[in-house]
Amino acid sequence: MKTVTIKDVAARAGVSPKTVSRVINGEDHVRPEIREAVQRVVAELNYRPNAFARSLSSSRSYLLGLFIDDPVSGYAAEVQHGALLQCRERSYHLVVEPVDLGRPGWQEQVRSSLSSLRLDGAIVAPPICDDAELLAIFTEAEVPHVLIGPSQPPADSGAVWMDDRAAAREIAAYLVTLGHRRIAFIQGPQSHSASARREEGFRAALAEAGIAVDEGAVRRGDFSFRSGLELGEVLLDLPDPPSAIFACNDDMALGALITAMKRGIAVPEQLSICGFDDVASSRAAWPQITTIRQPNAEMAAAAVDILVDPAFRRNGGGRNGDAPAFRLMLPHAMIVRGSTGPLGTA
Amino acid sequence: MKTVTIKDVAARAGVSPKTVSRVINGEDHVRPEIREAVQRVVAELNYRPNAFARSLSSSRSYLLGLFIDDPVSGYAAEVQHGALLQCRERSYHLVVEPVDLGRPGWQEQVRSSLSSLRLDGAIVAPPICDDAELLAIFTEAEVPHVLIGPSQPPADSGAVWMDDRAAAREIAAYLVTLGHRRIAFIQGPQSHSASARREEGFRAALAEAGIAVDEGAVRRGDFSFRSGLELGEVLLDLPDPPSAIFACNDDMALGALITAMKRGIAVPEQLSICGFDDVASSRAAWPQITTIRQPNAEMAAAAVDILVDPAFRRNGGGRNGDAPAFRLMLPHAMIVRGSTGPLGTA
DNA sequence: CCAAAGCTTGACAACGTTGTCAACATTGTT
DNA sequence: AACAATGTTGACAACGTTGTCAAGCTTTGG
Repeated sequence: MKTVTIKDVAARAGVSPKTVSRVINGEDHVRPEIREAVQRVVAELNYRPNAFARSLSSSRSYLLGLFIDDPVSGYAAEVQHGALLQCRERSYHLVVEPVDLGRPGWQEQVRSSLSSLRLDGAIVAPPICDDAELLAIFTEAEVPHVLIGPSQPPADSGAVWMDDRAAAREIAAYLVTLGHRRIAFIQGPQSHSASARREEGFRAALAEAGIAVDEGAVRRGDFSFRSGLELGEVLLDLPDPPSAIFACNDDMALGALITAMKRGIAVPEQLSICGFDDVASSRAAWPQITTIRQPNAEMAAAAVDILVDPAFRRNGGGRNGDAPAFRLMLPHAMIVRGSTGPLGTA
Repeated sequence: MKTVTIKDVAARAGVSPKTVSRVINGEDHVRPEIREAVQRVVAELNYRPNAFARSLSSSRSYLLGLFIDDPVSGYAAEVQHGALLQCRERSYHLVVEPVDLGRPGWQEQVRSSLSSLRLDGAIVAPPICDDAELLAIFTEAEVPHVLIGPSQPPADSGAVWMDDRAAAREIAAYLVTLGHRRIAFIQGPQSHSASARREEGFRAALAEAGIAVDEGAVRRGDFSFRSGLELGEVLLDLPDPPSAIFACNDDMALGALITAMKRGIAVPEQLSICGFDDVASSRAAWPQITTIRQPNAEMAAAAVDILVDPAFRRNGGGRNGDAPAFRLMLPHAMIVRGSTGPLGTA
């Protein structure tokens, strides 16, 4: 199958390749009748521009990178899907780059994908969006980048996030409304800045209700199901066990739920449990878990939009990242399901 | 940041660009001392070849596409991750292309990504690996492609799969061993050929044990959690309800499990449940679900290996796809967990 | 009706790499 | 020692597109 090039189209339409190029890229300065004629030939010959030639010539790659810690998680899947669809919408392509900050040589890997693929922009997911060394690589390579849920976005980065603190406060306040006073909190790993913000919200809600936080019932997990399982044991072994557990993410909430079930503790009659994230498995549990829906796909899509915005790209990648348009907060939603209920009179 | 090109390296090393090219690509015919000198300069200048220029010139893109139906599923995440890591290993990049056979115009989308990105190869995941129209597009564009778990791979496709039939037989036989005789089966959607193979295995196991399949206890779901939930209801409402349910995938098994719990039916004491896939949430349930582990990541990695194999690529993409080396079956494993147990004397 | 200003168009040279081929250097053979 | 075979190297022309710039139009305004 002989490949159709811009020259074939040009010859057939009786114009120069440059004119065809103008039509394809929707540029001005082409007479309407010529434009149409060219478009007709393009359709006829089934011409599709060669992305490589285009990139080589224009120094734009139409490629965005998604840099992410753990590409297997449900969270990653949602972010990726949101980014993917929006890229398609904008005629970009997406390359997923796993970054393991624990593995030596990751810097080289990142630099290599930046310069070898000439990415037009990068989306950086949590928790690595808070790694200064990683961000420095983007800055140095002058690659525009947008962070998802960062703790403190540098001036040259765009950012998209949700209000973790407010969301956590909301759900904790809901537990208080239900009558709970002894509320345990399972923290996420310290590397995730979102975990700290959620804890802040939790503490704020309790403070507002005049409830003292029992520091013995605040434990650190690592966002894994297993850690939820283990900390569930620890919390329920407490001399004065909590009537509600607020876990920093759904997987840990799920772990705590299973621990309760193993012990024959009824949820929510004897123990309320809530999570954060609204991953699929929080719905596939019984009871289903009360949680906060994060607009993951939407955040990713918004990140793509910022990256392709010429205004953001100017200045070699977001020196004006702190302009309001490139700092975007998206709304969350509390989803009340079966795992939380009024304090029983057990 | 001025970009370093092959010419810069050549100049600095006192050789021609072509020689540098040879060194980079590990070609023969370069004197060892020159090779080393060039390598030194490459490291010194931090030179990284421009992927676009390379592709344009060599008509190889070093890009593989992963064509997949539902990129958000846990299954997809595993496949993608396996492919991603192996691509990295082989210095390829991976582009994920969601294909929604239900949306009009998907053909154009696929053709466009093939010809615009000049993919070097495609990995096609189930269930779309069984769509003749899709495969015809790859063949027509002469893009080498490897199918994951296809029903009948065409001669010009590579294929990687597991023995769904044997695995299903194994797990069904295990239920029989536990004493179950009334075993319900929840089928997957007809579009997934794996579902049919699993059903075959199920029927074979029962036949071998001399047990007649109760056709009323064979119901079709759509692989979703919800359908498991609903069919669980249906099956447990049967006049003579089953003592075990074998669902064609974990999500449906999970649904059936939740249904049982809602009704206060003890699992596995009163009802055994098993699934297929070993997705993360099958472990995050209580009891954990007995299932078959599919080597998803491994199959994807194997697919990458086949695609980059020059022997496979010859002849414009796998006319020799039916050579044994490009037809690979990977082993599965039965994972017995808490959701199955001996037939109670209820 | 003419000059100035704006539009439309195409020639040509990049972009950074690799394929081809010819030149030259080395080794092996008789 | 002459010649063939083989190994090493670089010149040059692709690859398919877009940026630049200048030439030839057309319109506008006086």
